[in-house]
Amino acid sequence: MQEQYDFNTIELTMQQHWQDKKIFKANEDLSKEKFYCLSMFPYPSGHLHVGHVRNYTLSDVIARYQRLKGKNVLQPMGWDAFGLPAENAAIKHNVPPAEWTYQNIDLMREQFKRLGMGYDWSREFATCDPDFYRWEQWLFVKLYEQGLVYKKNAVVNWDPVDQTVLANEQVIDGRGWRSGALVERREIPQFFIKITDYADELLEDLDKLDGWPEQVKTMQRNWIGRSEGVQVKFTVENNPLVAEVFTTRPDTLLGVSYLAIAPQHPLALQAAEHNPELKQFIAECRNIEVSEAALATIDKKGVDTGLKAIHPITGDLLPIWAANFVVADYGSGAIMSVPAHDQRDWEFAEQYDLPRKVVIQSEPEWDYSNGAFKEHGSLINSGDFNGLGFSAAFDAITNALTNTSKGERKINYRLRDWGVSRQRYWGTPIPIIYCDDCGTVPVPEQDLPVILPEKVDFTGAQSPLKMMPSFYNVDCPTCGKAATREIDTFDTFMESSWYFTRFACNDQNNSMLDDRAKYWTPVDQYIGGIEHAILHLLYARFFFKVLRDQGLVNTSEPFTRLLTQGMVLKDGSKMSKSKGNTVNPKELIERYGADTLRLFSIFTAPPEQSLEWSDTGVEGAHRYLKRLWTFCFKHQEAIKTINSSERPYIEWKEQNAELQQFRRQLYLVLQQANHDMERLQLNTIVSGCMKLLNLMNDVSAYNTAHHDNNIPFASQPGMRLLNKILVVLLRMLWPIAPHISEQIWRDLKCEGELHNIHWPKLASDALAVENMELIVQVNGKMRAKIQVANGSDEESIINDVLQDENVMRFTDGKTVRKTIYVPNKLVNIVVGS
RNA sequence: GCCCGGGUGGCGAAACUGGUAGACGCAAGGGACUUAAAAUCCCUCGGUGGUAACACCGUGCCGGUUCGACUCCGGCCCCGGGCACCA
Repeated sequence: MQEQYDFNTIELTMQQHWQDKKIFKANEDLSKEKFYCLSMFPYPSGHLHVGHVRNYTLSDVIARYQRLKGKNVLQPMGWDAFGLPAENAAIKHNVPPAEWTYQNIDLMREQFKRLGMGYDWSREFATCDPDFYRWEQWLFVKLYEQGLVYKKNAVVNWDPVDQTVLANEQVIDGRGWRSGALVERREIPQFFIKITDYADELLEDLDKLDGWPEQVKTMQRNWIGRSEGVQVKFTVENNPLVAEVFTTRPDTLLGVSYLAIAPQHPLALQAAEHNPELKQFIAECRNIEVSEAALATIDKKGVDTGLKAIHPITGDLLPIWAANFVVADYGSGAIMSVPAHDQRDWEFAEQYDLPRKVVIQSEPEWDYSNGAFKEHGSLINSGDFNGLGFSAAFDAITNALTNTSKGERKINYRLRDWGVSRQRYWGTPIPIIYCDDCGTVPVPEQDLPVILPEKVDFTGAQSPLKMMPSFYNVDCPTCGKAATREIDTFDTFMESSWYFTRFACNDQNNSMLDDRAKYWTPVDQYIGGIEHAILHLLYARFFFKVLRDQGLVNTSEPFTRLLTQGMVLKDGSKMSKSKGNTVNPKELIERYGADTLRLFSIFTAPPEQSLEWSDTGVEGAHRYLKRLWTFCFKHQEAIKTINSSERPYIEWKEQNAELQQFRRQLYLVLQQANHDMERLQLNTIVSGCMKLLNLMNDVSAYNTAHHDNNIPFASQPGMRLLNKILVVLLRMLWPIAPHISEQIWRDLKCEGELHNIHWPKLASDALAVENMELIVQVNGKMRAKIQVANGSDEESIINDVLQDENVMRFTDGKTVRKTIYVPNKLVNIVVGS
């Protein structure tokens, strides 16, 4: 064994060794339980940053742990390679997006290898490989043929100066990020996939996801937003058009005092023809950016259209207002307003002095000058419906509407269909051809993939595909006439919605997936940022059900367990290139080694919390590894002495108490580590490893102190214990710091190779105790600790406690009113004066 | 604005199902070794009072439930994530 902890040599040697022995190559082996461990694949943005180190170390720790538990582990790596940053980099560095992307992939791959990640690299792919995205195109065509895809107009952010569509991220305070021009809403035709067809299943199956954080399931439930209500039809005075609204509160129907419609609603557009003020207002509303956050925070404004809706029950005439906060393409683009019982309606009514009609009884009398009364209650001012409670009123009013064909029960979802068209270059081409005669024609299977040209001049003004007749000029696959290709590409969420299934069979050229996907899916442990809690995870769940319905996988949920890891922060804010507070792992690896970095990122915070970067913390982690190395070096002869052939049998019960106590400490740490591994609280496993090194120091000091100073470790049991602690420690540490632990294992000639050894087993006899310590409280405050023999009964324990000196100081002169005994834990004496 | 989280020493954190608040580590202070420094090792380390034993206070703020609350409930403040074209 070397005296110096030469991490660089150790790590490179060990990585080479693993690679030579192909220990991370995953094979379909039906004799073993499989474990598919996956971190959300990275966007190849350039160098690795420490945020990546953390994310991918987490999954590597879990994968290696499962390996020690005897599972057949698959941990692959790939690249989420399409996206906006490549286009931006292309403009900035004047290099085609493909070239930039592949360079980054090469860089990041090397860095992952240097970190010792246990990936099966034979399964690697990038989503910009035609061999990958051709199957996405294939699936899209299948869905198109099955009626799960349709085209409709949808709004985008339009930059009128750059003449381009902007992502929400590219709109800053309502202006285009490059041109500074006020962004306009513009409607363009786009493809949609009917995720709403699966809304109920996506909602119901959340209940089966026991391995998901409650928080994520709640967010998804709210996002899907199932609600039961009534679709109500309001006819309009002297007008053939109608306004349809959805409400979950039909019981307040008699309290409706006006309707609010989207500025783009047909009624508003029609009324605007003769109303300059309204026309002006509709024009102004074009400058609201598309994002919902922007819409929700604008100043609420409206203009009276002059039109009157007819109340479906009373026949009253109600004003119709165009309002900037009503969304045109959500629901029917109109809402019924009940200012007395809905807060947003209340505010709008106050602002424009619109009438308010109270129809729900409040007790005590509600003060409507402060806001709306939102509770359920019995109806008043509602004619025949007076006195009915919420449910009865809901049913009665709904029936009245249904009987007159003015309304019907409806289940509504907040979830909208998934718009997948992007007016971008760097993405999967949408496999659609437009023919004057045949219309919209999907590209036939034998013509797939539609390959994205990679050698392009990229200026950023618009998609290079627009200027490439060689790309878009094609013959119609149906009639053979000249036709044109779709030049939009797919939303990059498409690739990330199914990539994890392709890792099972990335070499399959004849189909999207094969039976190996059925073997490996679902992913047993999925790991990724909480920022993906809704969109990515919902789309992936949806796609997995679609794949199931195509017969390509045979389960319904893609991710059995989910770990949402926190961000890496520095100086309290998220690390990012724009903030200039990134830390490059390359220098840290050179200075401290991969094991140190891995140990630090696991130890410093629990996986789900954000991790505050600390340079001194990294040094602390490094110091621990050095201490471990030095300890082993110093005591190598002693530890090695006890090898398999000459292990004497040791009856621990006959050893002295101190040694038994040390042994108990070892197994208490292991017991805790087992629990922590199951709940993935990995930081406390490192604490456990640290405790074990401290324990080895204690045992070593004990041995030296209790035996001839000239012959350290003269005690056989002491040496055995030391050896035992070390082999437990190395196995606990291997998933986290695999290089150093496996090197020590090797140097000390422990049995076999560490990567093939099983996770340590508990010795339950070590945990049994004759006496236990009880906490003694008086009135809930800790006042003493007492030792009682195992199996003592409550009465005798209480008697002992009441005679305890410390306890008597607090009970003296007072009456014992109650005693509480929690077996094996504590006694609480409740006293009063 | 809406939905979901988080807030514990100087710092990162621990406390498993309501039962010893601060494990493990970082920083700091003191000491040993050294000509010296670095490295390493040892000791102290929530606050206030006390020589000490010990006492009181203390988990963002206010209130509640309970024998007992970091943990459960109600209200508030601050910070973070998401809001459908960043990934």
